[in-house]
Amino acid sequence: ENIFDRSRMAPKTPIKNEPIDLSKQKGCTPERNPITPVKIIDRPQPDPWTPTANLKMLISAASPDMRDREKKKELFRPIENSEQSDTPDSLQYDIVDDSTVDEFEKQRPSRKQKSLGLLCQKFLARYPNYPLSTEKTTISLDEVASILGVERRRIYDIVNVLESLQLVSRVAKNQYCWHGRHNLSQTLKMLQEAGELQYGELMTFQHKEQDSEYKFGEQKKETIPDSQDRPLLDFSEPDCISASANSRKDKSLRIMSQKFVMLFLVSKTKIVTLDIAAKILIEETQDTVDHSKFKTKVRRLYDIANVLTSLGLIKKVHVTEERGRKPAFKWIGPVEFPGKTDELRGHSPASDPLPGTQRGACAQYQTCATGKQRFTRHASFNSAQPCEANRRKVSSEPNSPRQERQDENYSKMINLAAVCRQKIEEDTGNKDCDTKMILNSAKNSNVTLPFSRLPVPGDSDFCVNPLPQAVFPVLQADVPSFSLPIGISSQASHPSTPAASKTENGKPTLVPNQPFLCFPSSSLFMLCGGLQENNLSETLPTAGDVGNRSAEAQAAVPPTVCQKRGSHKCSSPSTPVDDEEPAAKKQTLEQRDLPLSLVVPKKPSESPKAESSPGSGCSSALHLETYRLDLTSPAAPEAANKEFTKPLDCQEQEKQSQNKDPEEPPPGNEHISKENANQPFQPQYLYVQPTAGLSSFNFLFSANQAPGAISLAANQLPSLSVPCVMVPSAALASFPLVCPPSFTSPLSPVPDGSFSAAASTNFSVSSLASTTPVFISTTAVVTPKVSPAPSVDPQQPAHPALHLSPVLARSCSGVKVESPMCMGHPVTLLKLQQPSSAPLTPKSIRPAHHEAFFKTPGSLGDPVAWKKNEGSQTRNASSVQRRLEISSTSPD
DNA sequence: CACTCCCGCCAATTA
DNA sequence: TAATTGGCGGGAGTG
Repeated sequence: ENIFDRSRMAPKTPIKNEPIDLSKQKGCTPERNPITPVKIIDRPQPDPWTPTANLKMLISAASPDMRDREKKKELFRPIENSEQSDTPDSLQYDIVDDSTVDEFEKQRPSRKQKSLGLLCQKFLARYPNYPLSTEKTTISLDEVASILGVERRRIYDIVNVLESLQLVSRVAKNQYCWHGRHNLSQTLKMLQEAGELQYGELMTFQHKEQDSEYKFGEQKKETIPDSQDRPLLDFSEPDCISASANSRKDKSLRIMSQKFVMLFLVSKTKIVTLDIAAKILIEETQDTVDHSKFKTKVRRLYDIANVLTSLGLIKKVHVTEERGRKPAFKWIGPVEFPGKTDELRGHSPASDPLPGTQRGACAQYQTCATGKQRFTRHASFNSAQPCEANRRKVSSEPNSPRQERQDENYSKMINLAAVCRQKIEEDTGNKDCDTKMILNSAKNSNVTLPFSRLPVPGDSDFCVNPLPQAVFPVLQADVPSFSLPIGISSQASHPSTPAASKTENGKPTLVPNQPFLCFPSSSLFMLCGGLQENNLSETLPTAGDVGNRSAEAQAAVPPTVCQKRGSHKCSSPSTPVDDEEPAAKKQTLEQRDLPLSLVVPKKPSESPKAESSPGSGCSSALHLETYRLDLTSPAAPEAANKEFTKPLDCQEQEKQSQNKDPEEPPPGNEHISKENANQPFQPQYLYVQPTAGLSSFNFLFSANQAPGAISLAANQLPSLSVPCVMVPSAALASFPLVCPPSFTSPLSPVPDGSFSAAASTNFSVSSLASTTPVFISTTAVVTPKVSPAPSVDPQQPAHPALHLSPVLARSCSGVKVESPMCMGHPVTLLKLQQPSSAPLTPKSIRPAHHEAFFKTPGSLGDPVAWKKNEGSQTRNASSVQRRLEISSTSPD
């Protein structure tokens, strides 16, 4: 409705100051009625008022701004529509959200509505994350600005950051070429490399700064270190600009953005506080270091951070250090890249899945290092890119300043990285940080994060593997506690996987092992124990890919794909999802974007197995496992199942829409990974907080449902059929933990997998319980090998262990949940597997962490808050709406 | 009050 | 010279 109004209004709108708007308005369309209600006095009267006054007035009038924008949008729609069609689901999603949001908020156009982050989301929504290589999308600044209803200046802010990550490239004067995330991983890799080059090792080893030669004092911002670091830079651009030019270019948002990203990539903790980043950046720039300058830098960082947040690469958190709590951002994007540093460094990463492209990239890196034009490499990239390169050329000749600029940047970046690293370490005190840092977001915070280390590549991997979603804002930190123990166990089983994956092996294995995943995504949490187990290893490589997509998708369930946008749903635990991840690879990505929709193909899943029987599904846990084993095809069956609840959070995911088809087997690597992924899923439960409407009930779903169930779901996005159990929240509370006993197949001797152990897992969650009940299923997981025996009982007895369990077991068939619910609220999904046979004693396991962890959901308090951080912002509110909308939209 | 960060002036670059 | 880019920082919105 609002929209209508707006449109109406628009036509008449007097004008905003901006001519642009007017022009746009022309369009119009409001077929809507001629109502024109309000019209508002509009801003018309420019009067003597101060701008502010006008603003206020406007606002009071009725969030005119928004309307205007909306109108504009509407007007332009035609154009956009065409484009949008292409856009992947995710986009649509976003869009939807926006509208919904607006409605809610229309009241006043709060500042948030104008935020760069939101604007960026809108912007991103217009383009597919993974555009087909063939299609190259060009972006007209003017057009976008008008469509989005903002001044062009703002678009520059966005574009500059995107350009730094090569999501777009400037083709010509008002034109940018959209590349999407295809190269994101490569770009990140490069950045990471650049960062590491200098000091990477240190980081890795965590040596401290000592090594570093640099001495930037971060503290001192003022110092002028540059020469050393910069060297690269400097010379790099022998030619031109550099010297003179630097001035402006160096400060460029683009460069800052790259540096900022580098900091994250180099950081062990993956958390960078604004002040540190600002200091580092300043140094680099190193001009005067006054306070004012610092402030300015911080402002810019916020700008960048907003964009990165919209991209799902970072999220806001707070770190508590000695000094107190500081605003910071945590990297939630892909952490490892196939080649990873080592490879990168010298050699091309043969290993990496991504073929040529990467290599090219690598090479480029090197170049970069040298300081030469790194970007050139685009050429090497896929077809898609070419455009970029070309354009660039077109617009500017080869040595155009711009390019150089970039080159320089790179070199600088590298330097920076080193510096950053140091600083970070220093400031935070490296590990200190880890330990010290607490994520406020989670109140739990106390938790320290054992995990903190996680960030290490390895860690990330593991995270990733299991769930694509990991992408989310996972808070490792939060979770940490329990994971550890468990994780370990998991590993045991498969040696290969675990550690291997991680680079770090040595250290924090824990992490790696960890079976869990935590999805911060607001409400949903998923924990996976030991998922990876086997396959993981492979994944690693993929991980990078994953990363790409990561962000979004993960959450989404791959299999479920369907849901995708529908989002509401969420991922299914089951394998498929995972697949995606792995699949992550770009290729898959592509598909995702668009198609993903629902494609469902899989759902039907071929599963030979018959997943048909739903019931079986339930038991599925076991089966699942088996499936995976057996099947490889895994996807099918399970895939469907899950569902999930992912709430809005999904958005992110959505974006990604992962889509990958589970089925696809495509590239080997991926497959593998997928498979791996699959495993993990299995028995999972979703816990839904009673939020909204359901106040009192909490739901648990077993992730694994019978395929059949799934199927249903698939069809209807909106509703999920989930086998689940509903538990009154209260009830949950009472449970300390629910762990399905190991599903393990009785039959199989699973050595490792003994879930039983898992069972033991009970954590005493009790403490937490109250608020946030959490379920953990041990997954039965797994042992992959173990039993293929499918049949084992369908129901795992295990469940019984819990009160719920019985229910669960059968539940499969039964309950359907509507997605809505899921969506809206935060759901926490935990899945634990116990992988290893190792019997963990329950107790041992349960460390305090657990509590924290568990709490998390609750503790988090409001999910919403979280979300915000993430940028998901709007979701919550509109969940319902969204749902509706989606359904409507998604009729497809 | 501190944190965010919108807004848009206006300079640097480009065309 | 005009237009495009984009640095920068005042100061407002939020919590």
